[in-house]
Amino acid sequence: MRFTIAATDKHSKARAGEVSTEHGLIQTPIFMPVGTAGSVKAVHQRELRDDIRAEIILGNTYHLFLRPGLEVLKEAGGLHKFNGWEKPILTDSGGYQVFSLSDNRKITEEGAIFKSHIDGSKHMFSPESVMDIQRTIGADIIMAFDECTPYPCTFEYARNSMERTHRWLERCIRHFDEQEPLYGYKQTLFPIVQGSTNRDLRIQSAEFVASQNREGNAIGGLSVGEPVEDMYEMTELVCSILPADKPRYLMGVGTPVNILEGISRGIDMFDCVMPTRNARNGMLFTSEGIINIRNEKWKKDYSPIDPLLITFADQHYTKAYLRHLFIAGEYLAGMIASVHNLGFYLWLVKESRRRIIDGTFSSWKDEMVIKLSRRL
RNA sequence: GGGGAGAUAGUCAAGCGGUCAACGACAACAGACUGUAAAUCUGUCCUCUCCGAGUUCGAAGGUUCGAAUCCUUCUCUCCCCA
Repeated sequence: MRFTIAATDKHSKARAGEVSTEHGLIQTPIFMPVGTAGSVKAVHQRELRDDIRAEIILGNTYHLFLRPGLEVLKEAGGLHKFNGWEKPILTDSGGYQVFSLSDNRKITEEGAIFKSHIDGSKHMFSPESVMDIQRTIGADIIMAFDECTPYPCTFEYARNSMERTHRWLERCIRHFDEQEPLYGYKQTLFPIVQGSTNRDLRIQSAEFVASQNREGNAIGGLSVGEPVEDMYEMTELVCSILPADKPRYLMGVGTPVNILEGISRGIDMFDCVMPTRNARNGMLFTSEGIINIRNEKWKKDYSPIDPLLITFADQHYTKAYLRHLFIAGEYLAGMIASVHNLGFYLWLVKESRRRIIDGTFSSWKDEMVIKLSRRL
């Protein structure tokens, strides 16, 4: 993997760059649609590639390990071959599931023991096994096994959790560097900064992560319920420590506004389930603001979903029709809304990139933050 | 014409003397969702409202301390036989 910076913004920490992988280039800042179980829910690969213009998507270690399982993934020749996505893939390590499945898991120094949400069976994830699984999935960028620290938590908890994540990171790196890729192309491992909302811990974690000297770095443990100001403060702080010549990935973020704020603080990569999950629940992110398309007020609104007409969904369907599909419980509703939302997210980061390069990012961003916060 | 069954809030549908403003489902309306246990979940849903109050269970009378629930008459609907 290589990272080059094409331009930096004069009035903020924003930068435009390019990540090159053996599955192709990623222009940053970028938003990565989440495809947990090997599928960006409700969206075809063709729409993802040609309409939404996604450059990289996510998969999840925990979900893919449980289903379809490593045997299938390996026989298929890795996730790219299995799901037909030929561009880069990033896999999350299951660290988020340590957080989100907290009732069904136990953390030990060795790793985490999960009770499968599918059949209740028990599985042990260790830093080493998670590296092996991600080798088998074959993602271009794989994530260290961490604990996404819950919020709120005590200082003690945050420190212990962070320190264990650091020890796990060293094991991840050692094990990863000892193994060869399975499918003939290189993979790279990103470490993850933790430390909750505590400045000292975040500094300590960012310095530790930076010292590992990997090809890219991630910030985890944010957007888990803390006030957005805290999220921005931690992002800014950590970005000031992580090396500038490597991509910075803010995990799990966020709303369109969160993304613009992240970009202006020096973040290059984002992922979030929000554009897809919320789409399936009737929430549309548009260039004019946020819409709950199920609301009665759209019943007779025959205008396009978004005046920017970014995707096929925007060009061919009206708000009234999409509302009808949602009210009627039609599958198409979630599909159209997902294409729109992802198309809008990708437009947002590409437009940010364009403006970082031509020098108009900051003023544009300020206007957009106001617009995008609106509830229509 | 004869015999039988039934009428409950937007719809379907429980209730069959007090704990009923009335189970439940659906519809409708609104909200939540941030490295996906989510095409999920939550709330409202007779009227006015903060607690609470006021009108309801086809209609009108009646019995009772008390009725959606019992009685009488009427209106309407459905089924069977002529």
